[in-house]
Amino acid sequence: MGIEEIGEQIKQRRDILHIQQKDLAELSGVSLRTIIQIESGLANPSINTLQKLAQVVGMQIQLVIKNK
Amino acid sequence: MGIEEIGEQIKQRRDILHIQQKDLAELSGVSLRTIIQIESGLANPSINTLQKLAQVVGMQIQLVIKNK
DNA sequence: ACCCATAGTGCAATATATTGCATATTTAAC
DNA sequence: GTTAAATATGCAATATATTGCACTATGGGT
Repeated sequence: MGIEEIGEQIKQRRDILHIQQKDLAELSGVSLRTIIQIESGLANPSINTLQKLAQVVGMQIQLVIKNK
Repeated sequence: MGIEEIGEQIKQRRDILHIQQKDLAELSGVSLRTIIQIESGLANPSINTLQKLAQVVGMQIQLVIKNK
């Protein structure tokens, strides 16, 4: 699960819910600028920031054991 | 999944594997100082940092859809 | 073509994560 | 109780995430 992948997942989920980046920014409290960077895979967000976004789009962060 | 919970999970997993904080620091490239802070729930790590630790203890970050 | 909304970029400023060092505390073993 | 290893803390320095502003680019509709 790389940084690009995480950004991509947020973006996909946001698209499914028909939420715009601007709205996600307002709903999450994370700046539009940062959201763009995260979705583009250019950012290395903190857990807090990622959680704010995840919550708005109905997701959550998990730390799971790798089976391989 | 809060920050305290994440730190706790890393710590638990590290204990199971009998890895010391110092060794986790060397293996992951994350400073001992930072590891202590994360495990104590005092830090808000970046995805990169968390991934470095997770990998050493055989875990991975996932972004999953909340079913509730 | 033109408008308009949405998404993305460059750059500088600010907030915050990460680090090292010295020191303290806990824990375990003897 | 003493020692030593492991874990934790205060503080300052550095690296980096986050932000705002102005601007550019992209895409859809008329």
